[in-house]
Amino acid sequence: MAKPAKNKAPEKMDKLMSLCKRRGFVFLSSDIYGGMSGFWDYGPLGVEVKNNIKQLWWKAMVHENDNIVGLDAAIIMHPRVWEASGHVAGFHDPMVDCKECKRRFRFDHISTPNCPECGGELTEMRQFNLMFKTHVGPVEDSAATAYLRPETAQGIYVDFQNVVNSTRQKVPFGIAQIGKAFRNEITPGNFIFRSREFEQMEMQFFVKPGTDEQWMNYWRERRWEFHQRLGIRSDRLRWHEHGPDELAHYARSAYDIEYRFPFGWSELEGVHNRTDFDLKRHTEYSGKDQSYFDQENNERYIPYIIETSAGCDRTMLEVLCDAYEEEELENETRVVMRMSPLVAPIKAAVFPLVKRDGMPERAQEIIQDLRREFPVFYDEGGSVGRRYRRMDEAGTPYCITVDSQTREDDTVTVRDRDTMEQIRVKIGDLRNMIRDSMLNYKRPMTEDKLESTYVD
RNA sequence: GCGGGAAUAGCUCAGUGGUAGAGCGCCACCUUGCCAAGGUGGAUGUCGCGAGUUCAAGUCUCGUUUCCCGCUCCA
Repeated sequence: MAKPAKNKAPEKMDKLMSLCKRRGFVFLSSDIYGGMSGFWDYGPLGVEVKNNIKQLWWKAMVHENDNIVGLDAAIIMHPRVWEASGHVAGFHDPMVDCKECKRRFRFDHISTPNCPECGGELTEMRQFNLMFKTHVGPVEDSAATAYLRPETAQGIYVDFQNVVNSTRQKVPFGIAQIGKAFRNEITPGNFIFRSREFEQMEMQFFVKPGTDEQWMNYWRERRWEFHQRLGIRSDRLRWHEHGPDELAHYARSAYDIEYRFPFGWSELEGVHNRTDFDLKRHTEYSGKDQSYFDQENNERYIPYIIETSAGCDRTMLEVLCDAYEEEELENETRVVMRMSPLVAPIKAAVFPLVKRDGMPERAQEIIQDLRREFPVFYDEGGSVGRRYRRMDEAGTPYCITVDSQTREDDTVTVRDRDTMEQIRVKIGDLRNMIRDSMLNYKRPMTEDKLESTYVD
């Protein structure tokens, strides 16, 4: 396999992908048939992490704000939605290839009949439609053509009036949604970073025109905090402001939160000021007025929309990349996933030190108690050191071991994933300890030897 | 879609025409008293798929599929 030599970053991705498969975080879709590029399955550990991320997001957006409500719209919507949104027109990219130097260009970006790079002959223009097409009903005629949504946002816009009428929410307020979206990307890649089926966590905040830039600042702060809550190293996060040439047709201003992945700085989520573009377009295309009437001030307007749009799979990759570390011990390399207990798939493991003297039974009692509140894991196989290592790779923050002293004073040892240090804890205090760790986790600032040579 | 690389056990890989391999992992039992690699035994493969050459193909040839990297694209 060709390995770029310029830095060690790809090596880290290879190792992370290998761990994800080995431990059951992420599998390539349809693996036994050779795989499907751009599609991924979340394994037993991965689905736990992903669910944790989604729950934390939902809590931070919907449950912690009186003025944000949830929604779960259908994946397949009326085809006219995508005409209104501009996707049917804008998602078709006419492309040409140069027959000489094999470069590809957007047809509407070149002005010469030949290749702008080498002057070579160009192929005929071809359409690339990045939306997945399907048919509704048994007859495959053009009238029944439908699309899998390429973004979740439109589901929120077209339900704007329904939410206003059913919830008594007043502008400013927001609608949040987590759901799958589909894009027929020309080139998926970088593991789960760019896939063809992915999940978005979006919140569309409706504001009075003129207040939009204030709300932009507000939501930028809130979204930045979210990544801190996930326990991500702040030196690997930054803002990227879209310049005038980067702004989408609908946007007035746009900022992305970027993470320094092993393959470089890349977008995690965007906070964009979409103006009144979307609701105006839906007014025009549906013929139904999408404006908002402010009864207190007796004025009518089309709200501006501040969008926070996060990739769930990208956030997952952020957590995994940030967690993965190799630590040199005396005779071995320890692989440890240092992720926040909030997102860890297993919060604690319980072991009998040895399989006798009633230790397995005692360990079972403890796990039955902890199970009522947390996902936990029991293991009695092999040496206790080996069991610790397995849990390091799964990202389990605590390993609880029953030993002979347990019978005397009802204490166990608790071994910390990050430091490998052990303390003795009363069995009755375990639940409090785990609960507390989820609120107050501090990631140790360690040096990542796999990224120390990274160059931008 | 174009160019390049690759495909052998769960993982990492060796195997240059002659019986399918190693390390790690996994399972069982023993050992183990707090940080992997101790002992004994065990399971696991149509060598991506299809043709061809050959007495004989994991190995050579052609085709094909898939993955990876790069190009292009990401409203």
